Amino acid sequence: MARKTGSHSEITGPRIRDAALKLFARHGFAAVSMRQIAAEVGVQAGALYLYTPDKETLLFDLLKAHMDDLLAAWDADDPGGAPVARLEGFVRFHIRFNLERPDAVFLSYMELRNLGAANFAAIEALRKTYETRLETILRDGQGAGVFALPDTKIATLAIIAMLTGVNTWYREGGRLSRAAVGDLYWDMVRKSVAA
Amino acid sequence: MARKTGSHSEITGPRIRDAALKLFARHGFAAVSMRQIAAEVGVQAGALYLYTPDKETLLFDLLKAHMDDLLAAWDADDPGGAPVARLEGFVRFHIRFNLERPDAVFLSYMELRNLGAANFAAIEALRKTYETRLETILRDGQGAGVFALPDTKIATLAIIAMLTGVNTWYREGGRLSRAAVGDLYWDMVRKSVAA
DNA sequence: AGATTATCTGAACATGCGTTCAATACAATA
DNA sequence: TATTGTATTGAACGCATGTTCAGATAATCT
Repeated sequence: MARKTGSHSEITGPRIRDAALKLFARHGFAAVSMRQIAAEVGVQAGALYLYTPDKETLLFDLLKAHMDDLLAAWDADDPGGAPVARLEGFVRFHIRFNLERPDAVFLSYMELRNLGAANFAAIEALRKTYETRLETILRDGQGAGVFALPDTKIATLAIIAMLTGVNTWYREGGRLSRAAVGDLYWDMVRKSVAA
Repeated sequence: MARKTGSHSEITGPRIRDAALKLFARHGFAAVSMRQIAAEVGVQAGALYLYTPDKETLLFDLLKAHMDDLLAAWDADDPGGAPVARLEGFVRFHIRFNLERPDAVFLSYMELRNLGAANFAAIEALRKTYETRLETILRDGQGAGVFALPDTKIATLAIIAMLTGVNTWYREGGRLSRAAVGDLYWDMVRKSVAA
């Protein structure tokens, strides 16, 4: 036995990344073996090496793709305009985007330590870029006198931590709709930065 | 060779827990071997089994001890009194306590997935108990009309996420002292719940 | 001093790991 | 239909894993 009927790299490639994302998020990078990923896809472990040079690169590619998605999605979603409206847009965007891909979000702040120095630095830079997007909004609002922030950098980190926390408790079909969650968090954020 | 001079369970026991805590936090539970922990202590792997029945229990004991510490420390620190003062006490306590033991904090919200169902439930119950401490303060303040919270439960989770986020960026000897961080976060929390 | 108990070693167990590679079967092209 | 290139298997590599245990030594007790 060798090549399987219907086999195609455009099919197997994504399936491997999907399986790896799901399993890494569920059990942790180190706890998941290449054989488990292969089994999930329905393939032998050796076949994975047609799609990734090694296990760490597989993780890195997932994290990199997630961060690229995040930045591109925000840049497309950014309403611009006045700082208050822009901040509201950011809050609702962040919650919505993160709730749509909980596994990737979980991975990208839990498994950074499994990356080598170079890969780690690359992901960190993207994360910092995203933080800067919010920081700029806060700084603009501070300059315009609509926000009162003793420390813009810390406010940035505090808001992102608060918003990302939604992923730890939100369950589909629970008491609150995604939109309702957006309302609640926007209410708190708006007040916390108010002049 | 067998028993070593100066050997004592009251010495080796804590050293094993310290080494395990440090290594688990640094590299992740699954990525750390019993032999690595033993080497850090200066002992052979077999000796660890005088102190723990297995690896998972070692992790559980660390998480359990941390949560017990947390609850006991807050109960001793709770200033009582008016909701606003109590909330301020909680904010400053949470930041201070967490910054004093970053490894344990990291572990207890990153490695829960490596626990079996029963152990997981035990830790979750303790976490919920801690959340209830804050929720009660918020509910009291809401009742007294000093806080305005559309959803007390969500506000609880949002505040805890925001405060716990400090551990992801704070570095000893950095720009801000711990007290200054407490001031900044109390400012944001105070405003976010204000009536 | 002698007996007992607590502490640790070192080797062993079966199992699983990430990764490589020759062989092979299917898909695409001509 | 023949040929070339792509996708995959399955076995193998050396090494690491969690855990057990008989044997050995140090500390403690009588």
